[in-house]
Amino acid sequence: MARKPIHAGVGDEGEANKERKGLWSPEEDERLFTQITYHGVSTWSSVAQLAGKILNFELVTDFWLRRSGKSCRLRWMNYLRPDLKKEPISKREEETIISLQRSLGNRWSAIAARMPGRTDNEIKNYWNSRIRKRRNAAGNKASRDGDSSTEPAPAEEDPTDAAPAPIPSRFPVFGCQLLDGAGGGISFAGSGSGESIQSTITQQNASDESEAEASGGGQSNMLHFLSFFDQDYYPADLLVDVPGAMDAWEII
DNA sequence: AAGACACGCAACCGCAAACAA
DNA sequence: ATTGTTTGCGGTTGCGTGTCT
Repeated sequence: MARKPIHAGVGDEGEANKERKGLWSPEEDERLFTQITYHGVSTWSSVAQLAGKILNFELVTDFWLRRSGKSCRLRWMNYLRPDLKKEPISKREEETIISLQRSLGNRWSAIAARMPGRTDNEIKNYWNSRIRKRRNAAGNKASRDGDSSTEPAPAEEDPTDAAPAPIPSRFPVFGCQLLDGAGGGISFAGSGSGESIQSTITQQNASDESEAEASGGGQSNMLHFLSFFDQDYYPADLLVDVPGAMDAWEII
């Protein structure tokens, strides 16, 4: 199987109607994240189409995310989802994986379902790269020693015990700026773990609701602007206008 | 310093199940 | 009941990076 090694850019006119493959660029991540955060998922194929660039109150459809729905789903599930744990798998989790694999077999999605914040892909990769190897090594050693047992070897030192969990280098770092129509607003920046983003938005939402109630309790006409941008790639003053952004509050 | 090698992980593919028309 | 579409899953590939020689 041949996979293109390069970042799949966005807005590449030469490849205008081709479906993109390969690594996701931060810009694509931003669009997908924003799309799903605002509008949720009806079907994954529609997510890919709707995640166009939103600019100056217009949906610029020639910047559609040219990804398959399948690819969007995979990216969201394995990487962008806010509830994902970003720290390395701990010793305790490794024991859980071993135990669940023993009872469930290679049903990685079933195993992942029992491990909040972990994805099937992550668990599968972990199993294939470390545990299976360790078991094989233990098996080989046992056979050399005349012992046919293939029980997993006890885990060696756990790197996660020693060092604080690093943020994966490839994970996009999002910033967010929220402004109201009167020019006031808040902004924050953080890693794309999503938790910080979500909690901040939720807090703002709560205060927003109370403000709305205080001013009559009806639908506020106040304009809100919300943007997620990758601080490594975009200038901090990039601002994306989101028509109907108030709807997004209902999602979170 | 540079090439070889090993490893981790993101993302692809094919297939099957679920669902809609 | 049939057909087409979408989603979800597991296996696999190959790039990027760190380590070794």
